[in-house]
Amino acid sequence: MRKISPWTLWTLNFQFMTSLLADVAPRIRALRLEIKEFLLLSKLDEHPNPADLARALITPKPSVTFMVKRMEAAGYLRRELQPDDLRRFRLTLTPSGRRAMESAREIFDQEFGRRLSRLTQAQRLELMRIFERMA
Amino acid sequence: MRKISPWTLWTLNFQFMTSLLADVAPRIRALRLEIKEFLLLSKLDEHPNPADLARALITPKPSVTFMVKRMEAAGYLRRELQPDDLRRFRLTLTPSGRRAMESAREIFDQEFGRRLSRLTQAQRLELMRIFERMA
DNA sequence: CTCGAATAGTTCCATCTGGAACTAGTCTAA
DNA sequence: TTAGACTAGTTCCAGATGGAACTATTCGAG
Repeated sequence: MRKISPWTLWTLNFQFMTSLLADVAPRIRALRLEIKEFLLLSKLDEHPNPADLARALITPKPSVTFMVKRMEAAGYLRRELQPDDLRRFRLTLTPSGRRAMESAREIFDQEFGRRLSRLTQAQRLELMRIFERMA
Repeated sequence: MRKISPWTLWTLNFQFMTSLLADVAPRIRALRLEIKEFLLLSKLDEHPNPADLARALITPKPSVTFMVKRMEAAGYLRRELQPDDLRRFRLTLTPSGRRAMESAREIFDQEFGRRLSRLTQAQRLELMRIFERMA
């Protein structure tokens, strides 16, 4: 069997993710969201403070501050001081924020689904197993 | 088998790539390379002109111009006008550029290899086929 | 040939990014 | 209690990013 270097695999995966992102970006932008802003919104329920989000998204804190400001200005989230810890802000999606986030997720679902459909059923199963094992 | 939505799968993969990049970045930087600069160098043999690189890396042309300038200043590549098409520059790795690029690739190999260690060789081959098909 | 379209690469510049340092609030150990 | 360490979030700012428009060169239809 042919030897496969991790580097080759990594490159393929990176290529794949990059081209998917490039295809999806204009449609996400039509929702007045940048990709990273969408990712932020999608994690908001699970990670409601900025510092928490920064860790979850592996993103510097100042970038989170900046995105949160823009998302608040866009009316996509609310920001309230957390009474039991005055250093913290608790962020919550507004209804329009949730709608935008869910539309964006559907776009990803579609576009990734379209690519998954090029695989055989067996390959899809294998991919799921592989990700489950690596995650 | 548990049902996994394309979005879930995408998220897992994105998380995985992001955390791998975060782990690898400081070691790449120690070689005086940014991740994207390394990716550029790694494609240079195959795509020797800037415009070509921009397409291969799915990156805007001005960004490529900028990275090429820095890599040339660092002594990692040479830039020569291509005599048969005076619009084009032909880029070539210098020996030190190749050395840096190969060291960086080894770092990726190590780090990604460590994460892939739970997969069988057959699964790795399958994963490669899958990415080739989806990219 | 020749002129309009296409392509390579650059420049311009408004916007984004992220490391470092800062302020303010909380926790901990004596 | 309280000093010191730690954490949340912000500000600052040098540098990166990338869309639009530009110049120079090549291509290609007639």
